[in-house]
Amino acid sequence: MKPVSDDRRTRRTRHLLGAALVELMLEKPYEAITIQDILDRADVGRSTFYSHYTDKDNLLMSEISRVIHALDVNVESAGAHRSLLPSLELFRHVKQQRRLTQAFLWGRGADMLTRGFQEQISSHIQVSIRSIKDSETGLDVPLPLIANFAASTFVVLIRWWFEHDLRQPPEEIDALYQKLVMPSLHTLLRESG
Amino acid sequence: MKPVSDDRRTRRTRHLLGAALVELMLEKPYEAITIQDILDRADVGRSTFYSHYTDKDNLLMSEISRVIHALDVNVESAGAHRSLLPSLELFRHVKQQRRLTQAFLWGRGADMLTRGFQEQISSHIQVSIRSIKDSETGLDVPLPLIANFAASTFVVLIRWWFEHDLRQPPEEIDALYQKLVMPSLHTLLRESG
Amino acid sequence: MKPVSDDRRTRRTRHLLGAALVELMLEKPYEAITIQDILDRADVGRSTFYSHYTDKDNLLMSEISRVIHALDVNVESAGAHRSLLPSLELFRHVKQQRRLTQAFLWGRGADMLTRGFQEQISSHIQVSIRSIKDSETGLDVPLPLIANFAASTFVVLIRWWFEHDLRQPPEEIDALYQKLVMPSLHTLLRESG
Amino acid sequence: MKPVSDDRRTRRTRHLLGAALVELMLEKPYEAITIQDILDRADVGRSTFYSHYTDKDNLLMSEISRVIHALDVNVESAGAHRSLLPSLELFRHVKQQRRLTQAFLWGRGADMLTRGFQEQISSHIQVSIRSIKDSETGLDVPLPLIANFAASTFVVLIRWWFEHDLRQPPEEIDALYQKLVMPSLHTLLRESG
DNA sequence: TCCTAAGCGAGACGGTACGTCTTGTCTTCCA
DNA sequence: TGGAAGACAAGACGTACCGTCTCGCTTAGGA
Repeated sequence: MKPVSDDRRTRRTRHLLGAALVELMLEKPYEAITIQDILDRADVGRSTFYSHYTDKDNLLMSEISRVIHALDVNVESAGAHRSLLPSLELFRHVKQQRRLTQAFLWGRGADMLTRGFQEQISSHIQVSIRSIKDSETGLDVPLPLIANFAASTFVVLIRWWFEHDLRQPPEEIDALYQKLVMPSLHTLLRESG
Repeated sequence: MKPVSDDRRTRRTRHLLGAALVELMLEKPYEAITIQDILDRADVGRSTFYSHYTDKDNLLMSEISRVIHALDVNVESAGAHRSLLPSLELFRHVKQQRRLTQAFLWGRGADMLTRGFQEQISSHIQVSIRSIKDSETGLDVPLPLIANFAASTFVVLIRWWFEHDLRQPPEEIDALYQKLVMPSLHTLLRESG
Repeated sequence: MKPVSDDRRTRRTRHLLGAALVELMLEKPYEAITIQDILDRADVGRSTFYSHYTDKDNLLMSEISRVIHALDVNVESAGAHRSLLPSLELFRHVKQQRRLTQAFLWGRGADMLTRGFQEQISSHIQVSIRSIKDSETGLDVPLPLIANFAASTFVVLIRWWFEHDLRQPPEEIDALYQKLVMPSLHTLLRESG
Repeated sequence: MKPVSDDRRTRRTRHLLGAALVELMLEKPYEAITIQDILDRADVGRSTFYSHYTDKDNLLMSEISRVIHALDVNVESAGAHRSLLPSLELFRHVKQQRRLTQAFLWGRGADMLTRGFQEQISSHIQVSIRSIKDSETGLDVPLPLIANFAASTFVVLIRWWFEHDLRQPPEEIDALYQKLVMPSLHTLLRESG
């Protein structure tokens, strides 16, 4: 049933399916995409799909974690250590990958993407805070909550940006983000430091 | 086709359908609810449903705006004028209506609910700001963005609260909310004042 | 799920489906016919099919019993009472309806058709015998067995006839049938009479 | 692709597959048996199966002709020359191999088995007739038809017997068979002799 | 004894039909 | 005669098989 080995064929198939889904998400809303659409695009058999993924959602999740992971690597190399969050780099990335982001931004994908972001951002903020403070136990507000706060606001910004057709440069969006999120973050961290 | 009059029967039918949907949302996730489920629960014929609403989403939206409106009335009478946002009252309301909130909190409903909140919060903040500042044009950050920021954080808090089984009292949650959102809000409004 | 009423629409749908199946059986072997084929031909929705019949087999059975019943009526009016079995009339009918018979003769249908024949022939022979003998209890060979014997041989003849492209006239085939089956039948009935 | 040589391995594989099919036919109806079932039972790879047989039907046919051939040998040694058809021996064999017969008796197998029987019976009757008459050309009814008649009735008997749980001894069944088939056979052969 | 071609297992894959499910339309019936 | 009941077309879903295929492993039989 499920492919047990992880040989070339298996990877190829998964790649084809993922690519097909993303392509299609650029053409129509996620909910409107049929599994058959994906199969046709990927030139893959129905049963093969179900031997790799349980669901359309399952495939999406899998793709999102791929994207998130790729982003993660980029962020690391972009020097995430210098600030609490390399937001500017992320906004640039978002604009650069506008079509991909567009695809993930609405419908079912938004939720999953947000979750992924939050986990990533949470871990980054943790690292950042550890390099500033000795202990994170003295925080007034639970760290996961802070991470969700930052991530959720991040997504708010991206949404708003897209609703304005990405007219503003990333720097401007990042400035807005900083203005929204930094006063609170600094207060939270200073108070407890 | 569409019932034109707004007589007793019409209102009764709409009420039955709305109530049935809400009931069902307490039992299973919104996406899992079938129109047939609603019909069975409301004891209403299929064509009747479609003569009142175009969609399941349409019915949900209709119910949400009812809820939002009711909330709005409550908030007004609770003295929303004293702060930028009567968040404590809202958290109390949320806890009191925990099952209903629970139902709306995940899946498709979350999005719509958030949107509704944002509109309401946006208008409240506008009113609040007007009572503080002379003009809202001097703002560094567009007002809708601020509203989204506040609303989105609000939802983050509610989610986090529910994930911890509403163990904390509303006051504590509101304190967290204030800590997260107020420093930034004050800065934004002071700077531009 | 299942249509409860038996109104015009219901009957119309069943008729369309039955007709489509028979048409298709004239074009390709029964096993090769897809339910989708039937739906396309009948211009009926998939779910509608399954709300009337459980199966392709179920539909076939239903059609066969229709045919059998129609035959039954014909046979009655053809004066079945004069002989043990109005075989000549049946052979004529078979030749006349050659395409229909052809369709039912091979594959899955044969079995069901044979069963149907046997039941019909069995009841006819019972009636015939009762008009000859006083009691059927004195038979050396159980009556159902005799009926199966006659019916099975009948089908053998039809098969053989079709394999020779129906070249012989019905009278000749009936003569062969009589030669095969009558000596034994007469012996069986005389012995026990 | 296809094994060219007929070495030990090849024979072993074919035997395993045949045995697995028969075993499974004792457990569930032929149509319900999956090729995967056979592979699992025989512990043989999928491609190996298809390198030996084209089909499940193909394998069945192959097995049936094995059985028929074995029967043939038995019948020869049982003294088939003394009567037109050594039916009693066959009925005994059937009862002895009840489970095997059971397996072959319904569904797809019946057809093939019947065909096999008919060929065998046909050749036996031919031999028998040659020992009685000088020429077989004077027959009123074509010989293949007679063979089909006899074989078909034979299967009718077996079926009826199994439906009555093989309660009767083979002798009794054979007596019924003789009563059904012999009067006609004798008449046919006498008339033309 | 070695070596090489064949038989083989394992199982991924494309394809196709199935029976289920839900949606939104359309027809019939009834009050 | 207008609204409720529910039959219907449409079509996606996830499941089950099928027959093809590509791998390596093993295993005999000729050098």
